[in-house]
Amino acid sequence: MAEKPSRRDQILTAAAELFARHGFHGVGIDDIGAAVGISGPALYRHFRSKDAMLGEMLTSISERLLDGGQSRVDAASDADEALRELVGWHVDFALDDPALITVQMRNLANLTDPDRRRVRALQRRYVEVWVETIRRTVPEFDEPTARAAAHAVFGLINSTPHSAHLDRDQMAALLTRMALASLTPAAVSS
Amino acid sequence: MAEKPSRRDQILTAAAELFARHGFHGVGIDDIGAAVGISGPALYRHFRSKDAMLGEMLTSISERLLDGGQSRVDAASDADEALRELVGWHVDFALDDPALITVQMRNLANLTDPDRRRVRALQRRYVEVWVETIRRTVPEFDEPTARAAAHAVFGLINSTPHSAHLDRDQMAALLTRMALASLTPAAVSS
DNA sequence: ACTGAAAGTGAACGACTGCTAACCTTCCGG
DNA sequence: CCGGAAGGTTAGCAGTCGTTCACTTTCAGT
Repeated sequence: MAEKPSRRDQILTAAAELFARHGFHGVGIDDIGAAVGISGPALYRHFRSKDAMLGEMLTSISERLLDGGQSRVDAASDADEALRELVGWHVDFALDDPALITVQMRNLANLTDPDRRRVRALQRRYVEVWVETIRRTVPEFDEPTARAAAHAVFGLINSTPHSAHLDRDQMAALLTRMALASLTPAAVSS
Repeated sequence: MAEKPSRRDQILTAAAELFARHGFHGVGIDDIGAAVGISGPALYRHFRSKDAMLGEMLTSISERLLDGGQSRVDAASDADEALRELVGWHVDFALDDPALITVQMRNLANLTDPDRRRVRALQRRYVEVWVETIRRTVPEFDEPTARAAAHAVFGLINSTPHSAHLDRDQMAALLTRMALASLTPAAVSS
């Protein structure tokens, strides 16, 4: 029995798709309405404002990312497994929700100040999970280097939306192997 | 004797910075003017429209990227060297012009149709240079896989603007090593 | 059957934005 | 010296966009 998605969720996923394709300011309230079969101002029965849609969207992505990452690391029995789990988790997320990943990468600047603070805090904690895991598997990285490496791996994995020519499994395998290889100690010592 | 940049170029670099930070639609014509010390409509003495600014900007980035990449590959004596040169070239570009790289990544959708076609064609040719080079160094990649790998490496290298906490040389070394490692055949064979 | 909340509609408003118009200043070549 | 191109200014127009308003439709619970 498939949970039928609430109208709120329909709107959110439609808006995510549009924001990913045209950018936040490139999408009108009427476009979003049209995408779910209602028109324009009806959206205000479900959201306080257009900004609130983006805010809720990015907050929930960041929470899901953090929670999933954290719990996979906690469940892992050693550092190498933790890193593999983390990579797999992020790869799955990026492949299953390319629109959300794209919006999160590109539209942080369009949030209101309070929303941005909230999202930034969540993202920082997610990065921190990565940084700690990376440093346990690659001890010669200092903290700033590990942080830069984490961002680089995000960039690698999040490239998915720009190259959808492989099928899901091949893409997942490719990205996972490339991500792990880029963090291999052998590659890292000059 | 430093070439003093023409007003056009001043405007273009200021606009690039603003577009990178706030997105194309998030920047007003008055903001761009203010950034170079003139105000608003004076820009129309130098550009036909706001769209034309973005168009010229992205076209010239794409041309520089393609020309530089192509000539480095041509000058290399074997495939491995070609790949190293390509990575170094892209890393340098991303580190020296983070705003331009950001705009190119995020604002393709905001171009007019003819401009987008032009830029897309240039980008495709640049990707093709990468694909050929990758396939010469990693023969077990078929063409779609090599293309996806190229995009992934772009994502990795272009992550620079999001993590500016390392100094230039360290960052260049890190990104170069990670990029090359991610394309190592050993990492790639399952 | 009736009521009231939930959800949707079209019209309209106010703010903003890209762009044009009309006008002024600077300054260099004959 | 002086005329005209190059570059700048402010005022304003037309269009768009987010939001609100007044009004209707849908429909579950008593």
